[in-house]
Amino acid sequence: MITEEDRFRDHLKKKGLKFTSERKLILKEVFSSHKHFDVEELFGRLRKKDRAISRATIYRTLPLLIESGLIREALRCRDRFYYEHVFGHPHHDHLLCIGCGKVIEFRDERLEKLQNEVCKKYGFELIEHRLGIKGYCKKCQKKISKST
Amino acid sequence: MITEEDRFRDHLKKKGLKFTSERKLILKEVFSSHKHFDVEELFGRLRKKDRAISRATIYRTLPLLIESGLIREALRCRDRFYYEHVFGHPHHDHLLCIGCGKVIEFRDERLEKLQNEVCKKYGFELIEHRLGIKGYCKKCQKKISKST
DNA sequence: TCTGCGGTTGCAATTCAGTCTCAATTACAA
DNA sequence: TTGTAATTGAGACTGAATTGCAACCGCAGA
Repeated sequence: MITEEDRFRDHLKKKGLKFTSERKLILKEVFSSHKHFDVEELFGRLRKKDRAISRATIYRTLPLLIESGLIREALRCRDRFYYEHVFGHPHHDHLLCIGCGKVIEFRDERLEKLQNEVCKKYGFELIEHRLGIKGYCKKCQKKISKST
Repeated sequence: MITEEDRFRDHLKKKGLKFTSERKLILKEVFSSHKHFDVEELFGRLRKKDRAISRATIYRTLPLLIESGLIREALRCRDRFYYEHVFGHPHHDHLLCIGCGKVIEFRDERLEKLQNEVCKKYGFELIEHRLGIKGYCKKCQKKISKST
């Protein structure tokens, strides 16, 4: 079974890059939880460990993880990118609640198919897509209707 | 017939804000072309007119145009927001070419419907959505196959 | 038309995420 | 073990976006 570390090592080797202890720690931390994360949060989590890692290194490592197909930019919200795992987690899209920030993941085969159709129609080669739906979750709808 | 200016004036009035000459010029410039634009470009275009307008004012005005439902952030690319008209232009999604930056707009009713279905399923109230598909346009596919 | 209030402007200073520089360090292949 | 090219962290830097402030001005009421 291939692990995320195998995958990362492979990618680095192919590019003639090194598997350093910093990259290993970042990889480990990224895959220690399945939640969406941003750079600041990751930096904070890493700082708490025995070995702090500089922001610069994190900013340099994330693109490598993306190239390796391990993570991707999932959504943008309040001017920040949030990343999520790709490795071991099937593709999905997001419902993002404007009220409470809650993120609901969903997958709909029909949407995927339709997107492929659209691309075919325009002779476009699909590399990746991102669908973000913003609105209000159930709870926040109730809150709003109460307050008015 | 309601013009974009009417709409903007209305919105400003509702918020107790003024319809200044600067805001008028920005509005006019924004609606002088249907292409996507970013702040720098808009600033450049305005600077060429008789009357230059500061970046700060542009940054302060764009949110007002968005609130008015006249424009929206359409896509983000190379760390910049690109805006597009909403007023007078039916909703659509984007194909963005990674190779040349070309943007193709498309609209697919079935996609819209499916999204509504998904929202219903999760009890989610849809406010807006953004679907961005990244890949390679026809031309760039040819370029790539030639160079390899 | 005139006046005054409060919103608005431009400028320059500031913020802040993200990038870059560079000297010291380290992975790794031979 | 060694040579070398990649990598690191710290802090300087960048550039988009925001803010504080004094001068300015739209506009409703007189």
